[in-house]
Amino acid sequence: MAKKVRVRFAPSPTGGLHLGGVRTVLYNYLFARRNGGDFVLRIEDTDQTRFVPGAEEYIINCLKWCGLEPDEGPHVGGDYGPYRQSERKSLYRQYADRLVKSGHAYYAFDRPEELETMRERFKTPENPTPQYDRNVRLEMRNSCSLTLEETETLLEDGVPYVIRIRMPENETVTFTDMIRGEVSFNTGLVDDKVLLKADGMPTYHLAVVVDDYLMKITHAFRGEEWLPSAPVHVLLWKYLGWESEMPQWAHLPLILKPDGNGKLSKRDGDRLGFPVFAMNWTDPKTNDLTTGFRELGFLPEAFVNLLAMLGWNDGTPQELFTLTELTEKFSMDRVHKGGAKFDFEKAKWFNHEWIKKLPVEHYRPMVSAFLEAKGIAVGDEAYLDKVMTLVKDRCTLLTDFYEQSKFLFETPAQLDLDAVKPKWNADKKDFFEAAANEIQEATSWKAIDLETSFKALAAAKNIKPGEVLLPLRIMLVGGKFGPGVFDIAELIGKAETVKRINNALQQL
RNA sequence: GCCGCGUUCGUCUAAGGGUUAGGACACCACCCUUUCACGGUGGUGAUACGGGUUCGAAUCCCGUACGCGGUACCA
Repeated sequence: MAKKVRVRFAPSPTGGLHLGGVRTVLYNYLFARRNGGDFVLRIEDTDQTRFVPGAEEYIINCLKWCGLEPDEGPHVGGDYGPYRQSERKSLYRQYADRLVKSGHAYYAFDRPEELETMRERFKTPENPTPQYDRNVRLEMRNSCSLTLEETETLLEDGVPYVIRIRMPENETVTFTDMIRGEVSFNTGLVDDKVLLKADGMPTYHLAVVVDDYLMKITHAFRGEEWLPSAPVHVLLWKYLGWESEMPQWAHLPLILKPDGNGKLSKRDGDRLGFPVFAMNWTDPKTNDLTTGFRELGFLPEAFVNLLAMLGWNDGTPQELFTLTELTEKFSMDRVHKGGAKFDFEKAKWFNHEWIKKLPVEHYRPMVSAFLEAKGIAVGDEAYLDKVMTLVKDRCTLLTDFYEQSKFLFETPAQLDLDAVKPKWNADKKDFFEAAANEIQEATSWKAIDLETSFKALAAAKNIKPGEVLLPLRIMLVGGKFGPGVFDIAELIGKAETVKRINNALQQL
């Protein structure tokens, strides 16, 4: 019987959740759902110096907003907890010790300054960044270069130390990546990574292996930036004697900045004017606010959809997918190898499509909140739904509903009279006065009937409908935009329509 | 520098030896619309380069270039 699929998303809580991070979550989630497996959230907070309060809660909220909720995690529990590495601290040491005993790791007593000296000493034009590896290992202060007695003395004296992996001289580590196929590294070219830090915390390299093992992770998906350290992890699985349980790896392509090259960063978002975080993030230290997709007016359905398509497709021309469809169709072997540049225009297109596609009730609360934040008295839901239905085709972001529907809630404060004045004359004034009266007496309040009688009146007054339609629009809307004028009149009602016409007449 | 991973229209991508290299975003034009959008139709536009293998290469192999990632007691 095949093992139950278990995957994890393992962020470090150092700030806002980035686009690439959410996509990693998505692919994990989809893979788990597709294969009837579990999706675990594990917080990798082993670097105490980079801990940011609130970041974990923020990440959990992002996942909730996206609808990508984990089956296990610090907030929901599970059989493999704790799910914060800081709370698992005591677990890791025994494995580091085991590696020392078996000779695959060693104690290193070098202080930061000594490491710096080493890097300076071995630095050459051909080797600008010397590594702590087999070439310098014996030149440093560690249990490889020291005698057993010296090492023991240092340990007994409480001299701070780290535990480093001893990378083999010249072996080839090969593993199969689900996206890239077979990948090989020569161990002689990889450095002796620190596994256990002086403060007793594991580094990522030890923690990821130990926790993936303990949590019975079967498939490990992460960003491509981890590929170079994969051989260290593969070796640790082997040295710890867990080789047969090593997860299958998949290193996801990076999401790149739209202009130039390189990984998409928060700074690029600021610079290019689009968000890179899922939701608003306020840095607790600086109080800097970084805008998120949610607050900008993105629908979670669209956000998830667009992220899914950044590096994956199902082989058909279909681009619009619900989360459910994605879970049915997702497969890791259709994930791309190459990175994808993020295109905000396309992102907005996805959102526009979702606004048109979803029933308005579905996102009414969000639109309602945006409108209220702008001071609009939204009124009852039935009316809001009619408004949204009328204008949604012209909204790309949920925040666009404000500009597109403001005049359906309030009398426009400013009228674009310049669009009317040049062709304004006594005949038109006369026409609109008559129109106001006729509208006042109207028995039907349907857009189609209004249009018919309005045009009939124009004909009776010998005026082309085209000459009074724009003025009417300006009177009701305030500007040259918006849905059909008679649809607008129908929505705002008879009294308001007459009021706006008379109001405009006074200004002309 | 070294190691690794990549490379199809401006962007996201399809095509897993045989297609006029297809679609989407963006852009342009036209149509629809007595507003602005939506929508519809059409258009511009790509296999990085050089060698192989093959009857035949975007596709397989090698090299080159370019890009990205890594090279921390950060993840």
